[in-house]
Amino acid sequence: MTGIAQCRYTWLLIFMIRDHIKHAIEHAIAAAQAAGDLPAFDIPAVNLAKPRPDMGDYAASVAMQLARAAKMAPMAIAQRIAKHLPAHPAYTVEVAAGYLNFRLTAAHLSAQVSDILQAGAAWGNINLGKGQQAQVEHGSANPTGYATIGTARNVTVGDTLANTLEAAGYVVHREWYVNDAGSQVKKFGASIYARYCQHFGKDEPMPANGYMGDDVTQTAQRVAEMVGDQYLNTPKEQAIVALGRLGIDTMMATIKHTMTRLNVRFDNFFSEKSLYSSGASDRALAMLRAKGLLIEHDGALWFSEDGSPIRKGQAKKKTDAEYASDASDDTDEDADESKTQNAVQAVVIRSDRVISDPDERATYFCSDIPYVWNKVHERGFKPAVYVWGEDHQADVARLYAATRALGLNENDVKILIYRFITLMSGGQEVRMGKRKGNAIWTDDVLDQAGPDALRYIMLSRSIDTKIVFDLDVLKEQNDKNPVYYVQYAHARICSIERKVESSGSVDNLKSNIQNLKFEHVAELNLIRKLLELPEIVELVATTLQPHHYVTYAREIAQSFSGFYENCRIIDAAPDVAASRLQLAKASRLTLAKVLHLMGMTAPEKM
RNA sequence: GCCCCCGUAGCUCAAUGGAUAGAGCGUCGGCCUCCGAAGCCGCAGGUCGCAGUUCGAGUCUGCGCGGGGGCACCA
Repeated sequence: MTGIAQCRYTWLLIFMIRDHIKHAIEHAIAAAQAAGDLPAFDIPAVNLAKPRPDMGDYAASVAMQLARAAKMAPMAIAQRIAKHLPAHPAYTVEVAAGYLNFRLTAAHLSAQVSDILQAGAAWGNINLGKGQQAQVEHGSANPTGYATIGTARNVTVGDTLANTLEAAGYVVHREWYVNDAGSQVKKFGASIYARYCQHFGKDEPMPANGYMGDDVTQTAQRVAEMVGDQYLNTPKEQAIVALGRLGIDTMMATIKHTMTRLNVRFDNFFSEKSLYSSGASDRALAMLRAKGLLIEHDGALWFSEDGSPIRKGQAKKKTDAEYASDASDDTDEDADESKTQNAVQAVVIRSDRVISDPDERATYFCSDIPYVWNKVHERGFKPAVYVWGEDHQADVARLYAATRALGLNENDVKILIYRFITLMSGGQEVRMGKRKGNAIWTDDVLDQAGPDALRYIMLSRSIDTKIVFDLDVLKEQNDKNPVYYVQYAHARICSIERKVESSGSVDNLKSNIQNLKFEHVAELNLIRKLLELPEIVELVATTLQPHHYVTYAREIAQSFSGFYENCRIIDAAPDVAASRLQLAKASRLTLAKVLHLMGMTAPEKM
């Protein structure tokens, strides 16, 4: 069992024990059928679950699933499958309550520790992506304000997923979509202009619904310091355009700095505007027009997924009461429109009538269409992952519809919706918003808590769960945050290793990472926990739910504590100490890997 | 009116349809002459309701109840 293959692909072998068991069960069922122990039926795909620890390491419930097809009791089926399972050095099999339970042997578990050590930084990597290009587009907040903690949640999720897809064998591209087109940008420019003038003592009122926040004021000041007062004498319209552009660049520079502090990096900042200037928008719309899915109606251009006409009453903003009455009005005339049943509601792409400014006639959806084409078809990202806040919830169905309409495979597009962060303020939950002036800047939180604690909070809940952010608690929480529990375990291992290094016994302990031997239940449980890493990477890569890491990281630290409390390293007999030191190192590698996947540091001292 | 998400312990959250639903915080009680006590051990405490599907439901389906978000010229 030695040789190059094992050295280079150890991580693959470790991961394969689970799949090996699956196949062994399928073969055993077939063998049982051939021997007449089981009747004929189609063999289903076998799934393995993680049972309670006292039941073993993997459990198959296939016997219960087969009870009906085989017309036999689950227990009897399980026993007959087990009868045809050949003995294997890596595991033992027990039948209990209709389950087939597989327990990895101490010898097998012991052997995996040296495999982990040999895999090193690559430990935990899997080959799910097979080198396919994937993209995670995240962040993408409007460049009209500093990064809020909402943005922090977005990029922490996105960055962690990008790390994960990389570990899962994809070539990953990280992108921020810059909304540098549209009316908000113009409004932002006007706000910058007003603050710029005020900075130089010239009286200039803020535009209606302008950006009133300090972040815009500070950005305007920075612009003023850069370019001086030269725009005071330029015509206002020109000055607004020029200062708006400078303002966006300055704001993006601030945001990029915040991202760096958060340990988030991007490969590209993609300009929304470029979709128009390059003609990509026109080309994508032409494809839809050729399919008859673009409709002129009421002075606007609409996307209608099935080409059906725009319904009466769709073209104006409604109140809740109007929606209610609308529904009852429409029932008669819509009864025959069966093909609209499954299509998404038509959506405006461009309006000539209501929006006066020609530059602002396109809606966001107008750029979403060429953008998805650009991602999936032109750049070949499969999947193209979107990370969106829940205010974009209604856009999900539309983008999928547009993807289908363009002839792309919608399975190549993965849109994630995370829930908002609300603020605890005076005992009340409040929704945060830049316009409301109660936004919390990521930089301020980083000043107080640091990137690791912030990322940990952002990852600690499923994206489907809102996060309630309490600034007062956060301030006190510095040393109580659960992230320190995980990092502490890592630092503690480093400390042990330092101690071993400085003691005289270092040669004995470090001599050999082969033939390690473990017997104590705390040792074996720790190894079991470490061996879950590739499966966790697979879980996060397939579900795109990064919070699983937080649970797993804590479990590793917990298992290590159990080992630490029960199994002394330095005082143990030399051969025992040698094995345990290597297990501690494997634990350190695994902890560090999970922390790095989450974008956090693995400190050697705290 | 319609669509999406959520409802699990006092609080904040976990749980690929599997066996006895797990953690943290908080409460209470223990553990440093011993590799880092930012730690460990213990006690107490829970699936919103009613049906259904399934060998098996916190998980899937339907209907309620409660909360959040959205429903076309705002990004």
